[in-house]
Amino acid sequence: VKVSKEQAAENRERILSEAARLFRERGLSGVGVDALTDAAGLTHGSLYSQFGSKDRLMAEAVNHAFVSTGANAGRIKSIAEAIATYLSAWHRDAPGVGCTMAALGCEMPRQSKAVRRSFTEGVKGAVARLGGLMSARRKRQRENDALVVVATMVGAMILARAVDDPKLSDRILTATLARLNEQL
Amino acid sequence: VKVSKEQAAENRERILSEAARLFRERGLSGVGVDALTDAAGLTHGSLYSQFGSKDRLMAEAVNHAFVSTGANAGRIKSIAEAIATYLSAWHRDAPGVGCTMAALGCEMPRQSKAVRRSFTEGVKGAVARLGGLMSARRKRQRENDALVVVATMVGAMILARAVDDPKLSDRILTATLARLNEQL
DNA sequence: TGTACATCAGTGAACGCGCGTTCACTGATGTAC
DNA sequence: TGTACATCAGTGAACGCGCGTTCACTGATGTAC
Repeated sequence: VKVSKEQAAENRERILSEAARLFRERGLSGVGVDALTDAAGLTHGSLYSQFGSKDRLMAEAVNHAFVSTGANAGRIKSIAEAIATYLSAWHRDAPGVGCTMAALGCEMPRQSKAVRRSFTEGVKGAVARLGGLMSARRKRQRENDALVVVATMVGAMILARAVDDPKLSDRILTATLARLNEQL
Repeated sequence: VKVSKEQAAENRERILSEAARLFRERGLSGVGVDALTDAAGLTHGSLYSQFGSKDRLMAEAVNHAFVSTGANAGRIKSIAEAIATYLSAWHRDAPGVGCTMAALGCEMPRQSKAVRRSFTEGVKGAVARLGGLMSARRKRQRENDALVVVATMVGAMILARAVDDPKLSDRILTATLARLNEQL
């Protein structure tokens, strides 16, 4: 059942975007190849035609996740807007379309070189984008400021999602948001 | 091969401390029951005599991990000392004996109630301990300050371990350490 | 103190299941003439 | 434009493997007498 080149490219894109969502929702090791191809309306064999292995798909899906969230974040015009959007209950409750660092960060130390490289590039991109909104005079200082803000927001989001106590979860987000707003 | 009560209690403790280390090194889903009991010099069946299921062991091991790192952290006398110890290359490279939040945070949203409850109690304990070192006048403000510092350190540690670029990893730690020292 | 026996922590074979991957095959695409 | 055929994206059965869990059994512990 060969399909047209356009159809094949479309299938590839659909696998990637479903993978980017599923991996962020359930973790890299929490989603099997059947779940990935089922979500795209295909059978598991097609994954091997398109990507060769689950690991290669993971590397591309991590990149895809960073790119799609980065496209949304690109519209943001100030640091205040960036942190308010990031540290929201909406973002906490929608990991599948949210920050890749907060969703997959803890799994990275145990991933292949290819997957970690995609992730590292994504982190650099996010820091560069936020650095562009910073007010410090020197570029290096803006990057360092962005690095710390990113680390703070990622840590707060991970903890807000992790804890089993809704009040504590909300408090992590609001306290972090208030503190970052004070500083900037 | 029944063993004495003291021996059984010792075996239980050994499984727990090995589990607390292995889970932080390889993740909750990355360690099987055989690996857990092998590390304690027992067979997998003994895990079911002692804990009933892997999930119950996970809940106890998460608590054990928090308690053992909390005992070390209890000796720390100032915020400056706490953040310098936390944001060190040594801590980054020793996840098995390090912060439970940084090691397992991302996996928590998908865990059972029992595991998440252990984790949540651990987070509250860590925040309370750090809050005790804070200088704000009101208790609630000290807790909020501690919450943000914990989130910042956890996020920085997760990213420093995740990225595949040693220079960026070091920079995440040093920039975060410098910024937190400025603020406090 | 010595003997008989119930207890139960730990053993190891076996279970069903889902994992990532392989591979012979299918059949529409798209090219060569 | 029409026909013949090579290509290759996708199918689905099958693979070996490790997972968490069960269970009949072992045999030293620890208690009852």
